[in-house]
Amino acid sequence: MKPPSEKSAGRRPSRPSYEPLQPHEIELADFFVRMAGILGVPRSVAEIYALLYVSSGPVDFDQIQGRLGISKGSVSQGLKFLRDHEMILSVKEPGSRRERWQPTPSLAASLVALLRSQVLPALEQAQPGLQRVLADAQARGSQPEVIERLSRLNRWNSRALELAPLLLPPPGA
Amino acid sequence: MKPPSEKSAGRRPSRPSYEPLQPHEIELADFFVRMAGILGVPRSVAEIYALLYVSSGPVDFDQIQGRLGISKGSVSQGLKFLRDHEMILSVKEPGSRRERWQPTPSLAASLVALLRSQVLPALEQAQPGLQRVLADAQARGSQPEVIERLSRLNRWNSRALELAPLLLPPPGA
DNA sequence: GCCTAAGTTCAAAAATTATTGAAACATCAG
DNA sequence: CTGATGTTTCAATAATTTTTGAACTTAGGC
Repeated sequence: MKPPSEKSAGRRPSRPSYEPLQPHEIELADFFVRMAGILGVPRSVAEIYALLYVSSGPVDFDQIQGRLGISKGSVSQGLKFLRDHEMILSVKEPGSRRERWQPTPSLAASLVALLRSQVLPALEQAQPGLQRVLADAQARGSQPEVIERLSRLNRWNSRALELAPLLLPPPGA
Repeated sequence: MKPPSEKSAGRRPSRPSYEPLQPHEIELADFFVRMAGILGVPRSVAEIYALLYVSSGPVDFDQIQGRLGISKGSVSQGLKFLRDHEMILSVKEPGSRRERWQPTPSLAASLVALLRSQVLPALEQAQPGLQRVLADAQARGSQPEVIERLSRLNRWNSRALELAPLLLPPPGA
């Protein structure tokens, strides 16, 4: 038995009904959605980040769900993604189990981390394969032009892998 | 009338039957497919590029279709994409209408151009909106922290737009 | 100028990716 | 302990993106 709730008197409002995004918030969300799209990050994730970004204080799960009008599942998965990529931080208030979220201080750092997490694994796993492709081409006496291309690709790959750790240390900051 | 060709006698090989990709070619294609995936470029486009990249000479439409085992439509659209982003060049041979393709000399330049073409429009179209969002937040007296975030976002956006033309001149080289 | 090889277009089908929501799980306030 | 709150999981569905193929267009060789 849930209390009456909603406007006026009611005890605990079980579904407080949240305002949808305001025009200025939508504008920002659109921007993040577009940028995220370039990297293949889903809309809902970008929207969540945008909401945290324009909000004055930390925002909790239900507020996110309510204001964006998306499902619990999406909120949970979106927060997981943002957490995993260290783009948000949680602030726990004392007498509550509820978590409240806010963006990490540096969006730049977040973006670099995100890129790293996508590009690095590809570079790493490609390393041996690329070397093999080059060796192969040399062995079969391919055109010098092709050899040159493949060599360059290998050099880049190696350099990128060397440089990567400098861009941002892997887990800790 | 085409010469006999193909194994033994047969008349006109209307479909010459092309070899599927070799293991070393597949390896390279996988690499390109993965990298392209990060930027949301479809698999077939990455495969076409990879094929041109490992091939000794220019490759024609039918060879691409045959060796990759994809449809005419995909080849056409893929080549269009690569052409539009100046990632490939065509070499026309004299007595034939057929075009033959090869990668542009610099993969690096191609990548930069590709990125530009995705990011720049987003930055440009966002510019006025972002300014509005900031002005809005100031007008409504939002928390200094939020104002600060939005200001930084605006500054980045502007700087990126200023820097962009330096990275690579828009159309001509 | 024809006529056909070469390539493009685009609606429909297939493949992929994102979202939902109901059920399971975990945690902690009481 | 225990029960409700807060969150996660994941199979099913919805939305989006990619690919296909047949009809159409174009260009150039003859």
